[in-house]
Amino acid sequence: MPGPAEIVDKRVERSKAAVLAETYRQLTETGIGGLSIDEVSRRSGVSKATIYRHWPSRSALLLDACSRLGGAADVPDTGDFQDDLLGLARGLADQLRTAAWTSVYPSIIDAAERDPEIAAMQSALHSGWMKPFAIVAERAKARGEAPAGLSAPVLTAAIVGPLFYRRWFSKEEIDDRFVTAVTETAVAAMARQTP
Amino acid sequence: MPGPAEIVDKRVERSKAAVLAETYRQLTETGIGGLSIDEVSRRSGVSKATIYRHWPSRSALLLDACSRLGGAADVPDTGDFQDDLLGLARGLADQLRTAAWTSVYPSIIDAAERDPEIAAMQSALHSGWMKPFAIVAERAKARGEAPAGLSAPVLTAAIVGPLFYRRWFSKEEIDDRFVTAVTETAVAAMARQTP
Amino acid sequence: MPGPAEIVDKRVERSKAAVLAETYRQLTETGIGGLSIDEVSRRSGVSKATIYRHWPSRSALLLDACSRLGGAADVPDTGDFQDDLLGLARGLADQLRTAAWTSVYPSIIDAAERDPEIAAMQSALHSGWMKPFAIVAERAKARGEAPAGLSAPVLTAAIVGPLFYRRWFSKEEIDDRFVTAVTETAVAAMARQTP
Amino acid sequence: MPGPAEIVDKRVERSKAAVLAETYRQLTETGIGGLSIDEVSRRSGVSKATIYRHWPSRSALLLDACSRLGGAADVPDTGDFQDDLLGLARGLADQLRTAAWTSVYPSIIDAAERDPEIAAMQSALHSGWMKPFAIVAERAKARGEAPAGLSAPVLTAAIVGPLFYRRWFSKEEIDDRFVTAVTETAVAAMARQTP
DNA sequence: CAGTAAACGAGACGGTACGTCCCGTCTTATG
DNA sequence: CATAAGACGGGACGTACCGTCTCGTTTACTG
Repeated sequence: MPGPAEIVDKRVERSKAAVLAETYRQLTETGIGGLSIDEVSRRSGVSKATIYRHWPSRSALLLDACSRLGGAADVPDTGDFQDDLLGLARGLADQLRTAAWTSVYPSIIDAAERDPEIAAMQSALHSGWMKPFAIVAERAKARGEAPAGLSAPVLTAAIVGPLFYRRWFSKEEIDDRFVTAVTETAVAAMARQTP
Repeated sequence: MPGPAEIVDKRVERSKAAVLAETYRQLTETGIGGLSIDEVSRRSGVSKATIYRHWPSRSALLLDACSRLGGAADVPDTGDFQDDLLGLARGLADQLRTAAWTSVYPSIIDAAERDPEIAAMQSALHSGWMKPFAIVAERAKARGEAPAGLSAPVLTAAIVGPLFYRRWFSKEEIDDRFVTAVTETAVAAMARQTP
Repeated sequence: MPGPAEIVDKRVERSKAAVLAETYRQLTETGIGGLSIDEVSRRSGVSKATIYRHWPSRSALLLDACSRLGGAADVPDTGDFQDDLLGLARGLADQLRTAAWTSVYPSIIDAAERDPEIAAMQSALHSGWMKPFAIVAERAKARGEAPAGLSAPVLTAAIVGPLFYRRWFSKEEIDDRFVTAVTETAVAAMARQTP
Repeated sequence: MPGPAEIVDKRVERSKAAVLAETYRQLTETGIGGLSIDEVSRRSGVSKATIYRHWPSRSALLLDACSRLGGAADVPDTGDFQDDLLGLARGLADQLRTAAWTSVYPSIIDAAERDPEIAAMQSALHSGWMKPFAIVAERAKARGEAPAGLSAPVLTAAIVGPLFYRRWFSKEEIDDRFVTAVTETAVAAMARQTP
């Protein structure tokens, strides 16, 4: 039973879609700094006036376009904690090696340093991506595989941290050996926490 | 007998210093994206022509200014591998909590995605910062405390990765408990590698 | 039984009236250059689509609104040529000192330089305003007070010209002394023409 | 002995000249309302930034360009008042028939209705053009040909008013017969003033 | 210690992007 | 079917910064 508030002009949807698509394209090519509204307008065929009609500022458009980056991964459920984590880590590693958004994300991290709105968006984005780790941890606790006191954030940091580090900071290869090592380390450490 | 190449006009040094100082100031305030040569010129009192005389482009100036970020930390030498690593991790955590350069670094990481020169600079910066980890690992190996096959990069990733992750991605507190946990985990994992 | 051409929707009349009123208001306030259809729409409550349905262009609306400027003065008939002219001159002088349309008229004169339609409208407007001079001249000729060969346009130019000149060009006061002098000069000149 | 204040960058002079020339061209073609800075920039090859560097606003450029309209006519000195006036009237009539500035002047008159700065500029322009009438009147007074009490403004209005009226309002031909009639009327009226 | 070469500040210049406003056309939903 | 509401592409507005350029004027070294 859709309310009347949901009725939107088709033209609006068309314009918005065209702008977001072109924005996304430019973002992955040049990062936030290289995004130009004039260029988006030119290449999407949508006039600047229309763009500013739908997004009050460059930042707003950025926000909107960025928040559509990277869809949610599906959460593995193998029945074994380490296997679940390995699945998540491999999935993330895959993304880090190939996905277009990985070249934009540093722009967001950078902008978040100074723009609270972008910081909020980054936080939401990050939460979405990290939720699967919390979920598999919860399941493992329920199964008694993981100690009840296990800190999901610490576990996440132990796995995601090294992967991110390789992608953006050290720029070394993220091969399966590395992914496996990182995951095993994290699991072993967890075990150590509860003798 | 100093070669003529080393003779530099005092005025040149003065100009360069003023420009770099102002660039650094602006960089930490607004990031790479907010840096304006016009503004640097205005506030440093050095004319744009002079700036472009010394640095061929905005990027070159950026490079020069950024490469002065974060001085080299001194390498701890307690005689115990884990203590050395803990010292390094604590030092890094301290920096991540307080140093001005931490708000600029994402700008560099971002720019490095698209600019090979900046990528090279980032790589050099990174190597400098990470070298202490390699050094203490080397010493530990010499002492027989660490296995000869220990991979310093993997060890580094295990410690630095989670710290960076907290500073820029999850934005959770980097308290001493976390630093300790991260370090211990890394050391334990290393031990596991060589039964 | 009125023909169908004469049946006009009441709503149409309402819209037209509201638009013309607002257009006139804006015209006298800001001149032709300052007239904005968007603003007329906003303040009259009539949508832009409706405005463009009734007038094909900005110019057409302008034309319509301007052609309602300055109603026809009544023609004096004192029985004396000079008194009639003085009456007309005084009436005109009054208008030039106080009427709102005097601040719009230069806009029309300007636009007429380049837009033939506006030129035609200006010509019609002008004819209407100048007709009284021709009428009193005609009456004077009939009474034998004025020579049959008297050129009404020349007479009109001699009286209206100086008045307009003061209002828009020299911007000097148009007091009664001036109006009287101008009229008397014109009449005297006419007398001189036919000894 | 030119002061150092008069030293102007050649580039500035070049830019200013190009902009003023193009502005003048556009002005005579389209009037004030049709003048576009973007278009001036495009056709003159001078960037908008440079234009705004030299003139703070569209109005300022307008002012500058307009104030160069119509050079000063030379003042006739035949020794006979009526002949002098006839010379001036004929010169003006010539201009009104042919000069490019006559199509711009209504724009100025219009703008002057609402913009005090343009009003001041118009006033200055007007004074310059009307001064010759005051000069020949002065000379005539000195020769005793004209009464000492003769009002130059009234005389000017009597001659210039009808000419302007024909050019912009009635749009009738300004032939020599008309010019002669207007001048003679004015002179005769003046004579009448002093019995 | 005068002469000269460089380094300099000041700022003009052509470009490009910004975000805003208005034009005249159009589409949609309401009465 | 006329209307109000308002989206749309186009294009001008005035501002800011880019990287290049031309000026005269210091300033430091060299002969």
